[in-house]
Amino acid sequence: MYVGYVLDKDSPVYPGPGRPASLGLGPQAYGPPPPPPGPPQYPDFTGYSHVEPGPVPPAAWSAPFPAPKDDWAAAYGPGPAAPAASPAPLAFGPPPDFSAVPAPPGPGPGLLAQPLGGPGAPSSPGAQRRTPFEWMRRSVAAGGGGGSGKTRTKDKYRVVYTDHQRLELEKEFHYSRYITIRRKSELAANLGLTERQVKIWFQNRRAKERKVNKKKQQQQQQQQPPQPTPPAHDVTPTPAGPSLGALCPSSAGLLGTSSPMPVKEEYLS
DNA sequence: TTGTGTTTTACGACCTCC
DNA sequence: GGAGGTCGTAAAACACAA
Repeated sequence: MYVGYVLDKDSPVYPGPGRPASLGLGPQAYGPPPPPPGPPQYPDFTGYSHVEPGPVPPAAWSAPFPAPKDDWAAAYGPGPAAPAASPAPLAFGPPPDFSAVPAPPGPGPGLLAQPLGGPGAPSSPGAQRRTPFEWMRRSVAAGGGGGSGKTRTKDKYRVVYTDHQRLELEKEFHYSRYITIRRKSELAANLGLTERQVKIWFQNRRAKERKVNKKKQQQQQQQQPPQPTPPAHDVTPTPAGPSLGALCPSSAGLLGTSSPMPVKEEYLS
């Protein structure tokens, strides 16, 4: 672990709009991304823009957050795992930016255009077969899940995160594959997770990315065996690499695919 | 409905860094 | 020594074919 740079992240020496005001966090809440261990991440990722959160957020966010969801409060309530230290500005819920953007034109409504939990209204494309209101049920489970002393052989040791929790985690991940201590604490507070859960989620997410990249490399090598390719970096998709949805099918629907995502400058070589 | 494969949380072992 | 990294794995949740 590189404690040094992580701690440095908490210092306010990093100016600039590093991220959109997701989660209702002010710019001061964001440090710059840690120096990525590899070259630019997701240069072709087009679903989330941390770099240029212009006046109009990417259309991709309009779908997941067509409007402020008051029912989040009902679903999450006080949040069993949400520490009381969570400041008011960090109130859980989509940032107002998301509510101002109309759903993108298309054959269907936005992901959450329909009332969450309603019949035939999956919380995400990946949850098409999930039962209605499951996102609410799962949110409760997630809130009291991790770090509650449950073991693999005792009770229900594994919880399923809500789509919103995963979405926010994915957003953070695509901003930086390594979360800072500060952001981890904020995310945990906002999402009703423990810091340990956030940390492990990022670890698993990186592992997943490596796995996907490795699989892709193997496929490419099989398709083009004669060409000697330089040792590809584990975490470095090529500019013509897969879309985020390809790398993360389960979250592709959450993140959308229709809007471009500028690559953060420091990620560019 | 059931069996099977995949994905998602969670943990332990081991390592590196400060 | 502590925190967090990867790696491997367990087990629940999920998707889907038969």
